[in-house]
This record gives sequence, structure tokens and C-alpha cells, in this order.
Amino acid sequence: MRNTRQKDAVRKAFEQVDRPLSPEEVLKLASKVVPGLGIATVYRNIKGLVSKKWLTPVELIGDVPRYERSGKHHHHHFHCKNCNKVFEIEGCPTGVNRLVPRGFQVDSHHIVYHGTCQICAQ
Amino acid sequence: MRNTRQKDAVRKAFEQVDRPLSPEEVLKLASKVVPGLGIATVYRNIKGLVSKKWLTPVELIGDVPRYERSGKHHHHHFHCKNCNKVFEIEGCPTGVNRLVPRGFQVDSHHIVYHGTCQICAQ
DNA sequence: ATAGATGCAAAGGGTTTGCACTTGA
DNA sequence: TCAAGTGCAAACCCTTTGCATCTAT
Repeated sequence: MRNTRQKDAVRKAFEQVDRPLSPEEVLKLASKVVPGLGIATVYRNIKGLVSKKWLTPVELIGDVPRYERSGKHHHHHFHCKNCNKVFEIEGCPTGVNRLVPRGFQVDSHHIVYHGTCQICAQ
Repeated sequence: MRNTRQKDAVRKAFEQVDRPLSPEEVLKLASKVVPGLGIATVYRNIKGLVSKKWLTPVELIGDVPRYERSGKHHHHHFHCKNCNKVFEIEGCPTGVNRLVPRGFQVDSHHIVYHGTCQICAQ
């Protein structure tokens, strides 16, 4: 695996923000460092970083997926209907998995909140 | 608003199953009653039923959206990684919304479980 | 030198839309 | 009758892929 300015710029985009990013958001941020960066390269690098488990997908309904750095401790997400940004929510209600009926095997769960974020709510 | 065989077949598809359906699943079911039914008509009818609040979109991870009849009491969903079907999960952990920091306005929340369903797990 | 990475443009999947035709009221 | 609804195909958006070129090693 080769080090390139493009790959570096994509990684840096995720490191410089503390919230999940969409491919377009990554393109916007990384293009500041590498002008002419192609969206295909962004997609390819995101895909590579996901399979290397450096990134984790955060998918939402009615909108394009977001990605965030892996290895954070278990958390959930808040999707602002106004600015469309996604934020992290710490913590997890106790007994979430106990709601699932006997016979179902749970690998993971994910809570998404919808509403208005702190900044937009003012 | 006019009654058509197509519209009827779409509604019946949701009534005859007790789990959320994707547009393609609806096409498959409704085509049995109305051969030659077009996918565009399915999408148009789903859209109409959602805006009439007869259907509700289901939040999902990494797959096409599903829709289900509105008015069911609050519940969540289980997405089987094997058969790709979506199932309803009853109940809701207490204090879910309390995890959201002060300043965020929560309209709704939604939990999606991933794993293997009862049928596939055997 | 050379395999891997990039940019572009074309191709893919899922969804929407324009338009002429059909059909329910 | 005649506007709403339909089927078809083209258009769209987001994502992936083929290919010629470029570039780390």
C-alpha cells in the first residue's frame, strides 16, 4: 500500500473533524489540500479505509452514508434535520438487546436520533 | 383521488404481510394481482401513501429503504444479514432520549438491530 | 522499472420524471 | 368527458469501474 497525497488528505479530513462525514464532505475538505482531487478517488480511499477498519460506515435513511474513524467506544448518532450533519451521542441504554425475542442472534445495534442539533436549535 | 387496481394492489401488499417491504418486494407481490405493473407506479403509490401517512419509511442500515403501515405503536426493527428481511421488535428501552445532550431537540429515535433472524439462525 | 494509485468518463443500481395513452368518476 | 393515474423510457443521483496516465518505491 502506497502513500499518496490524496490518501493522506482523505485521512486528514476525518482527523480534523469529530463527526461522521459523507463522501462529498470529504471531497470538499480534502480538495483544499489536493486541488483537482476526484470523487472516484475519495470513494476508493474510503472503501479501502473501511476494509482496513480505519473507518466505519454510519448509514442513515433518506441520505447518503457517512463514515467515521473506527475504534471509538460504543456510541450512537444524532441526525439534524436542519443542517443535515450527523453528531455522536455517548452512552447506551441498558438492556437494549434484551428487547430482541429468543431465537434472533444480535450482532450489533444502532440508535439514530432525529431532530434539531444544538447549533440549529438556537 | 381515484381508486385503481394498481393502487389497491400496492396497499394490499402491505396488508398481507406483517413486516416492512422494499419497493421491489411490493412490485413482486402486487404484480401477482396486476400483471404488467410498472415499478414507477409502485414508487409513485408508495410516495403518495407516505405523504398521506398511511405508510412510514423504516430506517435501515446499508440497504434500500423499507416501508410499513403507519399507526402501529412505537417499535424498532431487526435486519437479518442472511435473508435481508426486516422484522419488528416490540418495546423500547427506558431513558433512550436521556442520552442526548442538553440543547439537542429530539423528534424521534430509532433502533436497528443487525444479526441473524429466527428462521435463518436454525 | 513497475505495480499501485489517480482522474476522467462511461457504466451501474435505485429512484424520479416527461409524455402519450388509459381509465375511473 | 377529461383529469388523474399508468407504463415506458429517458433522466437523475450516487457509486463503481475501465482505461490510459502518473507516481511512489
